[in-house]
Parts: sequence; C-alpha cells; structure tokens
Amino acid sequence: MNKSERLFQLVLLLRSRRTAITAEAIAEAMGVSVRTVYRDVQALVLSGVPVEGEPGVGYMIRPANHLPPLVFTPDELQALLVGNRMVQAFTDQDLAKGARSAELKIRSILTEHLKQHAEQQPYRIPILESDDGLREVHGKLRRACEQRHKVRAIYLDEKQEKSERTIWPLGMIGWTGKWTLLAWCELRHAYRNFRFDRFEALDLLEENFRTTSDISIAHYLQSVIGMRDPG
Amino acid sequence: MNKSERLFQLVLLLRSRRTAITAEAIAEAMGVSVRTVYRDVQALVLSGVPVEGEPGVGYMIRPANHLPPLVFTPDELQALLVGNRMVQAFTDQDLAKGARSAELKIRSILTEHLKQHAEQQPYRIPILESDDGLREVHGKLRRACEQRHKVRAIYLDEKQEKSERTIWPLGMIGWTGKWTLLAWCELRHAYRNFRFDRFEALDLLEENFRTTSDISIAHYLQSVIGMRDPG
DNA sequence: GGCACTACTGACAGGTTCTGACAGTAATGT
DNA sequence: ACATTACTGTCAGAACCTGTCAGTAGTGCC
Repeated sequence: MNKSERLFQLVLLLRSRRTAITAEAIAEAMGVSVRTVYRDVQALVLSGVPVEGEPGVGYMIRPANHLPPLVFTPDELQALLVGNRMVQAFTDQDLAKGARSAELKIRSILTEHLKQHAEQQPYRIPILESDDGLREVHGKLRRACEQRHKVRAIYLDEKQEKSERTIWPLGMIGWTGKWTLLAWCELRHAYRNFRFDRFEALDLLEENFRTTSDISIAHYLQSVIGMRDPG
Repeated sequence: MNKSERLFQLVLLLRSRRTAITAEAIAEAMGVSVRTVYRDVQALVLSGVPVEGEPGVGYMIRPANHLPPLVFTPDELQALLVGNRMVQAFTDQDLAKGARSAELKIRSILTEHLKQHAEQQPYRIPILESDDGLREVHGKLRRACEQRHKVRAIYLDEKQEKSERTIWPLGMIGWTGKWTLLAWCELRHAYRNFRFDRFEALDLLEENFRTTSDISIAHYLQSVIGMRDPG
C-alpha cells in the first residue's frame, strides 16, 4: 500500500468512527510506524482535510463532505460477496435474509464491468438443509445476546453428560467449523463456553440480564484470555 | 505538490465541474505531464473513486445522484460486517485486505445510529496466526482459479498417502470448517476434490488451462452432483 | 525538583516510488 | 495508407518515503 492509498484509507478510517482514535491504533491498523502516522495526519491537514487531534485522546475528522462518491473495487466486491454467502450458509435465517438484501443493494450500484467480474468468481458455498437446525440455534442465541435474555439450556458436554442451567449469553465466537457461545453461567458463577451444536434444548427467558464491568465479553477477553476487544 | 496532495486536488477539480475535462487540461492545471495524469486517474479508480473517461471527451466523476444511495438496515449491516470478518479469518490475505477496505467504505457512510449499532453486535471472530499457512494456500489456489493456471501439487489423502499430480483448479467450495478445491486431475482424467489443509506443496505453473463444456465447475455441479450452478 | 510517561518533531541512511520522455498500441476519420 | 488522438509500457534519473533514534514539551507523581 503506497502513501496515497494509505491517505485515502485513513480518511475512511477516521470517517468510519464515532470516537477518536490514537496514533498508535492507526499505526497498527495500517501496518506502519507511529512516526508515519504523524506524517500522514499532517499531510491530510495540509491537503485541507479537517483532522483534529488532542494528546491523550487521539484523532478525529470533522464531519464534512471530504469523500467523493465511492464505489467498490473488484477485490472489495469479491470479499463482500464471499462474506455474504458465508453468512447465508453459517449463521441464521434472519441474518441470511439481511445478507441477501444487502447484496442486492450492492449489486445495484455496480458498473457493467464489475458485474461481469462478480459472475466469474471461483467460490461456491453450498447452503445445506442439514444445517437448518444449527441455523435455528444460531438465531435463538443471537436474539438472546442482542436482547439480553437469560437462557434456560440443556447442554451436552464432550463426555455426552447432560446438564441444565440458566446462562447469560454474552457473545458469539466464530471459529473454524463451529460457533461457541460465551456466557455467564448462573450454576457455576463463572464464564463458560458452549458449542452451538451441543445444545439439546434452548428456551429464551423473559428475564433480562445486565452486563457489568465484571461480567461482559470485553472483561472475559481482557482478563481471562488476555486479548483486547477490538469490538 | 506531491502526489498525495495532487490526488486530493484532482478529486476537487473533477467534482467542481459539471462537464468532462481532458487529460491535457488536467495536466496544464496541475503542472504535470499527461502521462502523470493517466497515472493519477488510475490511482483514483483503484481506490474506488468512480472516475469515468471517454476518448475525445475527457474525465468526470460519476455524479452522486447517478448512484443509488447505499443505505443499509441494521440486519443488512450486521450481515455485511460478520461476513467480512469471516472473510478475514477464513480466506486469504488479499481478500482480507479487500474486506477491510470495503468495511471502511461501508462504515464511512453510516448514520450515527447505525455506527452505534455496529459497535454493539455480539460477534467475535478471532483471526488466528496459526491459520496463516492455510491462508497462504487459499491465496495461491484462488489466484490459480482466477488466472486459470495449472497447478503442480503434492497431496495427502485421508490415509496420509502422498501423491503428486497436475491439476486444473476450477473452483473453491466452502464447507463448515474447511475449503475444498474442485479440480480436473490430469493423472486420473477426472474431477477430484482436494481439501486445502491436505496440500503439502503447491506450485502454480506458467501453463494455463481452458474450461470446456465438459470440464468446468458448472458441468461438475450439474452432472456429477445434480445441482444447478447459481453462479 | 527530578523522574517517568506520553505525544510529538527533526534528522538520517537506506529503500521505494515517481516522473517525463519516448516508443508502441488501438481506435477513428479522411 | 496516413494522421490524429488517447492511452499503456519502459527506463534512467530524481524525488520522496520509511523506521529508528534523539530531542522537545507538557503532564502528573513522588
């Protein structure tokens, strides 16, 4: 990525956020040194782009129309289409529906050349009916996470031992070949991970839970795994 | 005026006009050669700025009112973001890069409300360094499919038996937890499927192949699996 | 006041990209 | 066939860019 491309991406990055971002975070996102970020920011300012910064806070862009209309490049388009197809195959029905309609919107703005490019991609991702049950589990759990419903679940562990418990679904982790639910378990008073394919029964309860600083996906990722939550 | 500054100015120039402007006029306005203008225009196009040109007419930026506004619903947005993250985790580096920049473009046009919504989604998809080798295999095979290069491969089957063969990579099939390559095998004179994680070595050959009505992904799906190729 | 930390600027050697000039290609018109 | 126009590819020389490191300024703590 050369400098001019990077400057465009930096404008996009700043425009994509609601909050300020530090030079260090930008450097990491762009794969360059912090010194280069300072230079880039200065280059933007000299070009008239209203970037503002504050020590201890980071950089923001003032909302002004500094972006021309943008269209997707061939690589970007392919990434979107493949990703959408994966969502249709590996998540749930409602999200699949969202993916399909998003794709129609994206296709509506393509040039003829890009449309042809989209026809020639080598990917095929079959949507198997045998995965319908899993898609339903996925949908229930997503709803529970989003709406913060406690869940009453019957779960089989790796030894096929059945347990029944009430859990607070905090987040959905995607791995190669499986999804796991990060939850706070009322039975064990601790975080637990549950594979979607091992739930035998699931009931969303009317009762809601609240995340706290000590019970949240960010807390788990930070203090239990030692990973910063980019989300 | 360096190149990055000039590109910003060129966007402003093109956006300020209702009519096309020739490369020569741009060159004069910018104080550079015509050759450089051609390069600059190409750089803008590669970043996704919809610059269009016609011999004898000149260049314009496609007006925003000729592009339908891209407005996504919360579900559509979530589907796009999750899909993009999966592409980053489970495909190759270049496609991941496309996904990232597509995401920035999408995020940069969101309303404040949708930006907030995007921050609160329950998905986390870790991008593991342990998958870097597989991402490299994925990238090679994608290139081979797209550019129609024959591939010289060393492959381990499910009994760990090693074989070496020349194959024509036709398409990439995504399943839960793994990718397979659909290829025409010169050794067996038949279609064969190869799991990405079982390739021990891969060399893209200079030699190209051509698909025919009897050797193609559509033919395989239709006549071998009995499935219509949605394309 | 001294020290540590944070965010930034200046300088430098080595590396990378960019430029104009020129040759070549493709399309169009006479 | 020839001329013109708009574009692409190549090359040598020029210009710019990068990360590293040292230094500056500001802030907070002891």
